[in-house]
Amino acid sequence: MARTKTTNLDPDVRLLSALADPTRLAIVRQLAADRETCACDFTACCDVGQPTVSHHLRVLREAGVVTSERRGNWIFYRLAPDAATRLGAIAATLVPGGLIPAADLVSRRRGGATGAATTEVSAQA
Amino acid sequence: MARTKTTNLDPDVRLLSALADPTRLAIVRQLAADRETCACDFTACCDVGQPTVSHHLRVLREAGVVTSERRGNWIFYRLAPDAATRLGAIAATLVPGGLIPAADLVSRRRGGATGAATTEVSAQA
DNA sequence: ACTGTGTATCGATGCTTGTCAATATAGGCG
DNA sequence: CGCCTATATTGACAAGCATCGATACACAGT
Repeated sequence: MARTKTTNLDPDVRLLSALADPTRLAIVRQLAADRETCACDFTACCDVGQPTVSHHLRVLREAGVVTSERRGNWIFYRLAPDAATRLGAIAATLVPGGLIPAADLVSRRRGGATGAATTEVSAQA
Repeated sequence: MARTKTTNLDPDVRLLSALADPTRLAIVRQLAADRETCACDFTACCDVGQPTVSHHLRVLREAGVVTSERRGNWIFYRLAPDAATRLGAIAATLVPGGLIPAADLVSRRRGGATGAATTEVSAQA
């Protein structure tokens, strides 16, 4: 026992666990920046081997964070459209006061290119 | 090497890792519901021993998710005000299209009075 | 059909981490 | 001051999991 096993638990934990890894978060950020990335390119942005990338992509896929599409010999990955929404819902869940200005949740990011990569939010609450 | 170690990495991973555990998420949810909870009460809501609760509370505290306040013999915990904001910022980061209707991020739970929520981000680079 | 490239799977390994039992520390109360 | 309750810390242990090397599978050219 012990450890309650991250799998087969409520989907929130699964989503958070899927993102709570430096390599996977790097993959996700890469996808947020380029919107569509070939699997082979992830071996570059994260400094891990190809099997490891494949493993993480599987984890992300099974958590519903990314979707894959085979095109010829290459497989392209993109972020699942509802991934951000689901994570935002969790964020909304842990608002202490009971409400959060939605603008803060979404803060920054505006049509512009790769500007939003670093997150950091100035917070204010 | 290998494993890149979850600690001492970018704060996003730390935040996500802190939340990506069933026990800790249960603690956080309890705090979101009651807004202030005595440490002794967590042993009830999550079915783990007292040292384990103490350990998880420490993890959450070090990740900036909760704050503690001693009151007599008891120690009360609450959610850090910016925890939801930070998580929301991460959520905003992985929006594929580059923008998301803010209402979707907040949807589910405490839907009332989202007046400011409907503003959906708008302008600001 | 064969070869070559890209991706997934398998097996093994070591670090991380969640859990508990026992103990220590802090503070209130008689 | 001594006891009691509440919380934190320590040490130990087991289970996950991220990683890699080797290998298998899928598809495209030639």
